[in-house]
Amino acid sequence: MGKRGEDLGVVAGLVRASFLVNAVYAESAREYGLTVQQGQLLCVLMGRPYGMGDLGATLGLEKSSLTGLVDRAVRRGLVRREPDPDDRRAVQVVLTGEGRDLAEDFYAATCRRVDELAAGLSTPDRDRLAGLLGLIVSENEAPTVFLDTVQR
Amino acid sequence: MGKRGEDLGVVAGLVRASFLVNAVYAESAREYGLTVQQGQLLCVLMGRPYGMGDLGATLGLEKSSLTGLVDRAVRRGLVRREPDPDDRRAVQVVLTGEGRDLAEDFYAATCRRVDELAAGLSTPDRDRLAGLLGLIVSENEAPTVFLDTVQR
DNA sequence: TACCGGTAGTTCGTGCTAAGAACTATGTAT
DNA sequence: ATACATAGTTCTTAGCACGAACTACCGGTA
Repeated sequence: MGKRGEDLGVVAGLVRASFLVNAVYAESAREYGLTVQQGQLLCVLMGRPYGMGDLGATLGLEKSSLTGLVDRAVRRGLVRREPDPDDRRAVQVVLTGEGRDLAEDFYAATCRRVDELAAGLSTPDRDRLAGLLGLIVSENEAPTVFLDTVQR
Repeated sequence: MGKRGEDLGVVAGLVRASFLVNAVYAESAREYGLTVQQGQLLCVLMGRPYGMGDLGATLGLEKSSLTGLVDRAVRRGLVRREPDPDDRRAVQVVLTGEGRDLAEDFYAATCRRVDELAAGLSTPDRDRLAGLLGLIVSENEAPTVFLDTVQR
């Protein structure tokens, strides 16, 4: 734990790196006229449609918070609520065409920016970092808030 | 870039790990009756007092956003605005005693929780991860939003 | 001294975020 | 048929973030 010079512990490293990622994410969202939360919503929905419940669990939001987020995304034409054929109470939130296009652009821009954060690392270091973060992500069952590769 | 199985690229790893850290940070803040932003404010001020300008630069906020954040922190008795002796326009934002106590508790709890995220890693892996994140943090000049070691 | 452009912060108005509690409508088990 | 659970929405309250306009003060210069 005792560190000298520029060295950081894992904890401070994780927190500060997150801060960087958040900033980059916010900048990217802003570039596309989105809020961070809207950007996250789009990225999640790029994978597949979600019901409100699953969506809340994935994003870590209460259902009451989600209604408004989805409302605003609907108002902007990014997302649609479709009735669930198997359950008349439930709803599937789906990207519209416009929403998908924007999501893909935003996703790509964000990837580029986050990638630049790691620009100073050598290729083997990048691989090592990816492996270690992958461990953390899977051990803690991080939800799929950001796809690894874009699949259409 | 082509990945198989559970492997993640650096980008997705960074984004999802950040999501985990954010969640943990939020949970920790909530435990202490703070918002995430208030928690961040306290953590920054643990290091030293800041003027509004520097504080905004460090937190990545516009000055107009900061006024309210500091106002609410003042209202909760966590923080004080002190006149800058050298510049009568300027203000120094300082932790109150209560604010410092809460900051330290919150900081410790957050450290514990973030540390648990990395609990699955071996000691050498933790060191490697710390080193790689440290590189990213210093290459991108991440502001001191989270101290490495607590200094009083 | 008087003026002037720049800087430090605040105020105000708008829209977004997040939560809990209360509610509607539908599903499910007994 | 009753009763409980689940999926979402509504409403209220508090906080967050921004830009534009504003006040007060600083520094330099005529």
